[in-house]
Parts: sequence; structure tokens; C-alpha cells
Amino acid sequence: MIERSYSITELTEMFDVTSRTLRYYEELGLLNPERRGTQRLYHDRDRVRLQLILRGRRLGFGLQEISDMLSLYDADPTEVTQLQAVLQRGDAKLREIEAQIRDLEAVRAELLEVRSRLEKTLAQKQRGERE
Amino acid sequence: MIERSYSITELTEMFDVTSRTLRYYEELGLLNPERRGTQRLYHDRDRVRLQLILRGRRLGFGLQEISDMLSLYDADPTEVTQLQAVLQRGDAKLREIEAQIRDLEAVRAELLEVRSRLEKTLAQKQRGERE
DNA sequence: AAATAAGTTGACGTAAACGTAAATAAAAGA
DNA sequence: TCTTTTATTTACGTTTACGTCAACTTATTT
Repeated sequence: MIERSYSITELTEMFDVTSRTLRYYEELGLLNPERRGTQRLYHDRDRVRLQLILRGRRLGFGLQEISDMLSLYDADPTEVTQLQAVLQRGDAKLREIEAQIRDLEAVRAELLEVRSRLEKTLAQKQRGERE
Repeated sequence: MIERSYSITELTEMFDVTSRTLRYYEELGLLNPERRGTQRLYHDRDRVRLQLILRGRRLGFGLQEISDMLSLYDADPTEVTQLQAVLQRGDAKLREIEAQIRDLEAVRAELLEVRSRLEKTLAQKQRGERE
């Protein structure tokens, strides 16, 4: 696989975001593009991180929260106690995620119920109509 | 089951929200408490709706979006075409939810991977330590 | 070299979802 | 009845996540 690099507009077009968004994410330390003089040069690493960030946004996470999760990813702690702390935080986040999945599945079930109720009503109305 | 009713502070304590939040939701039409003179009187119906709203918030939905979903719940359209429209909107939302569940499960899988990686590193360090 | 396009740094603006404080009214307890 | 307590409306403030200029600087075309 070849190491690609991207200009800011290439990346914005790729993910349908504005350059402001990319600069803002950088301001928060979520992205760290290389500098080619004054201009930003994004690499695959940045692209992947951006993808993760945007998925997080779609899922309703805040940028600070996303930052925390990303720090779990690339954490490489030297101290054992630090490593254990990271593990704890990761587990906590994992439990949150699992709770969220359960909640979403409840929403799904409720929507399906509503759906079948509506379909029943629809069938009745249509039977009534063709008389 | 007895029909209970709640004052605004009872409800806020029940769900750990402020009265401002409840009034704001009312302003947006998400809640419609009875009025006992000038004061608000919430019933079980309101309590259940509030519960749904707060779950929606935890899942990252906006209040407008939540309002739309609630309107699916209590929609009782008279026209067949309207009913079909509601069904369509419901199906669209359902697909969104399912996509969200898939994304969340991906996040879960990634966190589990990170976790096992960290545990391996931890085991190594601990083996190294007791020498 | 001149013109056009792409990118940069401020800096002020904005929508959503409330927080917070002030002024006032109504209910409940002593 | 007097006084806490609870609640109401009004209105300005705040945080997050960007949008939107403006004023330049740097690259790229022609």
C-alpha cells in the first residue's frame, strides 16, 4: 500500500466537511497534520483519525469524549500503574457503549411495534375503502 | 395501577434534571403538563414521555429529532396517504437506528481489541518486573 | 510576470440546550 | 395571619461545534 497524502480540500471533499471543521479539530488536538511551510499536509493516519472522529460525532459523542477515546487507542504507557488506569478507563467506556447499544435496541423494538400497529390500521382502512 | 401526578420538583428529582429543562421541553412542545391554576401538574403520561426524551438525549439525538420520533408514536392519521407517509418516515428512522447500532458495535469491537492489546502489554511488563 | 486558485490566521456570529439570576406570585406550614 | 417554600415568567449568559467573513500569503496557471 502506498503512503498517500492529502491537501485540506481533498480531505474535506472526501468526507464532506469544511476546512473550518478540520482546523477546529486540529485546534482541539484531534488532528496533527504535517506542515509543508504554512500549509497543512494530511496523511493516511490523519484520514483514519478523521473517519473515527466523524463516526463518533454521528453517534452523538462530544469532541472531548472522542478525544478521550482516541487517546485510549494510541496510548502506550510506560508505567504499569498507568497502563492499568488506561485499561480501567477503557472498560468503563466499553460498558457505556454496551449500555448505549441496549438502549438503541430498545428504541428499535419500539419502532418496530409502532410500525406493525400502523400497518394493521392501514390494512383496515384499505379494506374499508374498497367498499 | 393508580394514576399518579407529580409537581415539577418531584419530576426533576426523579430524573435528575432541572425545572428549566422541563420548561424548555414544554416550550418545544415535547411535554404538555396540565395546569393547576398557574402551576404545572405532570401525569404518568408526561413522566413516560420525559423518560423517552432523556433516553433519546443520552443516545445523542437532538430534541427536534426526538420530537419527530415521539410524533411517530402518537400519530393517528385519518387519511390513508398520511398514514403511508408516517410509515415511510418510521422506516427511514428505523434504518438510521440500525446503522447506528452497527456503528456502535464496531466501536465496541475496536475497544475490545485495544483492550486485549493492552492486557498483553501489561502481562509482559509484569513478567519483566518480577526479575 | 500577471492572474487565478488555494490556503492561512484572526475574529465575530450562530444554533442548540440549557444555566442562572431577578422579580413576582401562589401554596403550605406554623 | 405571617412566613417560608415552591413555582412562574422574563431575560440575559454559557458551552459546544462549527459558519462566515475579511485580510493576507502562497501556489499554480496562463
